[in-house]
Amino acid sequence: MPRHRITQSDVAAMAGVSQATVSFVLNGNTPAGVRIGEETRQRVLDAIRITGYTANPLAQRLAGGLTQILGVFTYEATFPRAGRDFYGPFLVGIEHAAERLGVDLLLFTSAPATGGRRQLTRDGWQRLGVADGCLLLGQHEDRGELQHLLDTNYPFVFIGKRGSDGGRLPYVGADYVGATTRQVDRLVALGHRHLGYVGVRGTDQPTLDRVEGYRTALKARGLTPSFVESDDVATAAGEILARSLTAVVVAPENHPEELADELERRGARVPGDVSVLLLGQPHHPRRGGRRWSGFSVPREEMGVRALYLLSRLVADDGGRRDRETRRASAVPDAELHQLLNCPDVEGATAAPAPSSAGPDPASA
Amino acid sequence: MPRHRITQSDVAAMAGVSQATVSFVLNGNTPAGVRIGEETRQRVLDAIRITGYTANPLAQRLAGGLTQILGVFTYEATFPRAGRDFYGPFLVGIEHAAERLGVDLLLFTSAPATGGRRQLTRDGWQRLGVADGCLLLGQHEDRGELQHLLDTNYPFVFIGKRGSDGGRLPYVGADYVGATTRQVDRLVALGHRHLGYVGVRGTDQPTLDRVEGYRTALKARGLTPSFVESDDVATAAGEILARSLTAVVVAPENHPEELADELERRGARVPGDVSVLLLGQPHHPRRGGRRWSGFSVPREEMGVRALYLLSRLVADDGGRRDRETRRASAVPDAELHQLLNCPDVEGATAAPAPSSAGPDPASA
DNA sequence: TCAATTCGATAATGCGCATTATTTGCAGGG
DNA sequence: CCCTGCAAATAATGCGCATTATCGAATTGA
Repeated sequence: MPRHRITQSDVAAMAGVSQATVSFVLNGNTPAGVRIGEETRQRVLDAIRITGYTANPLAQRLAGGLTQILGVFTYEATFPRAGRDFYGPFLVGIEHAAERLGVDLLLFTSAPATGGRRQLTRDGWQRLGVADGCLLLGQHEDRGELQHLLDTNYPFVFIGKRGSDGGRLPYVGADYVGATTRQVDRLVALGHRHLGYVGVRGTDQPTLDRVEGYRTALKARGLTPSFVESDDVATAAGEILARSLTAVVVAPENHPEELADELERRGARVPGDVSVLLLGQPHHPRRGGRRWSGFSVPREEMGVRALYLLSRLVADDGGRRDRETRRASAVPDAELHQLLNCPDVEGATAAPAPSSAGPDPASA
Repeated sequence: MPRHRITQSDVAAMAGVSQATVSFVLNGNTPAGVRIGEETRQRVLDAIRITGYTANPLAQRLAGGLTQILGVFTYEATFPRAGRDFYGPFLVGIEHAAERLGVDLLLFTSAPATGGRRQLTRDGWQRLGVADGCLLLGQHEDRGELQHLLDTNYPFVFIGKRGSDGGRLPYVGADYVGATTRQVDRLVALGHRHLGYVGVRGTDQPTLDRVEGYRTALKARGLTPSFVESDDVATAAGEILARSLTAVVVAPENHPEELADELERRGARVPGDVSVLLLGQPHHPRRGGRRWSGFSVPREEMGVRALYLLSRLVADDGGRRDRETRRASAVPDAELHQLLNCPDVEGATAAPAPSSAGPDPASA
């Protein structure tokens, strides 16, 4: 038994055939009029079994094949040292899917993080090539980078909705719009008429979607939107009370925990006087902290779906060494853009409106 | 600008030199009497800068170089779908280290999990080759597999102490023996004289070490060990009370939460009547659960150290395409086997012994 | 002036595999 | 008897790079 890794040549020698023959047998297909006799085929298969040969993924890839490696690129540190582990849940799903698909995962941790934000530089881009395709996580969006990806026809899938580029970017996202709309509806059903939205108006997709959901839901109910945009918790709490809001929706990144504390410090009970619905999972769950009402983002499921989609794209596009031939994708458009439902969470921060005569007496 | 990835040949063409020259310039070294003129060198460097060329890691590796990819193999699912995320903290550290080292991480999720336990089969073993070296996490230990690793001189590092193989296996572990000893000392200092060890006697290293620490600490104090080995929480609680133990140490996998609940259900307050020290972090931290006293395993730090060590081993052994030449390792033995300290945790489950006259009146 | 160095750089090779082009052996047809 | 046709397999090539062997020109020494 050779000390070095067993190669096709080793197998070939044992079976008394050429390396090429082994390759053909392995891949099953015989592209150009090449035929392998059944007897020879068996001999090769036996040799493979005996030697325990397995293909070297690198060599395969270099020769135009697939590595069975899928990449994961995060624009922020994958496992943040301090603070909430944002990507963890996604990775749980991703790994689960990877296991079922029989692929390995490559985490692009080498990308230089400039100012806490990873760049998909030309350098990093080259490294992507090791993987057959890549998952992209995070908010950053560099037009140039994306264009490059599209140009080279490299398979990739975003985790998180992507509105830009005319919807040509494949993604698996969460339905923030719908979920936020439902939260407003829950509050209205509880008798609330003065509902606020707390949080700075970022331009990231989740925030845009939350705002849109909030706005349209209020409009549909004939209510007036009320945005509390202060970044400062104290100011925000003051605003809420000053405007006599009986309920607010707030995104996890806008310090809901501190906000609720501040409200109570000012004598407003949560949810007794002010209901607070959380538009996603809390970032920094405290020990013995509040059980938030609101909705949860199915991150794990998103991870699973995203990797499956990526796998399909790879199978569809990959394999062909000639990346130039961009044939019409066989993956239906509906699969290319998936929006997953965010299930409601029954917590302890939502209650009927204080001075209301019960649930929804006569909505306009 | 070519659509395909830029190769050394592209750079060479632009600089008006040969591909080999580019390679030499890139690697800096000129092994065998090869010299590159300063002017030419600059021309090549300029071409590299202009084209944004970066080496293809696969090709490098195939040609005997390094991929700058380090592998992570877990014997169990890396991100368990249900239950506590055991590997998470390690990965936080590993990723952090990877970032600093400028390497990518390859998660071997493709290994078939037979009965919830991943195998490092010949197949999987081949796939390791993509990475320059590999981190091994988990309890499983297959002599054959390990021998293979050693034989091929493939760089690897265990996370978690490894006692077998005459200490030839490089690892970064936690000092369970010392930490457990300290816990016993804490309890003794609180006046406890009847200290039990709760938990089934597994053969895994952490358990062996905990037991050893417990045993030697008691012996040093002239006290009698008392093992409560029942797997059943109710039985264990009964035993503790029947033996009049005033304190127990318990490993996280032995359901400390349920045990404490059961004790209190039987009228024994924790820690009023029975102190319970946890030998590690809780597996399933509950919302509003107990704040355990005991110690914590520095998983993150272990991850960091392990990857650094692996990186050193790779640098030391790697690079040389001739894996046969096993030269004396330049990595000192002290670094090859690291035991990290487990800091004590001040929680709320340790109290002075009930009928004791205070802290440690006259220890034998 | 011509061989002996030294300098500067290139051609050639192999890593392990997929794939294309080509060869070989052998039956049947004219 | 030679040529065509087909089955069966092999030789050859390239992927992108590291490395070894090799080569040409400029410089030196006597």
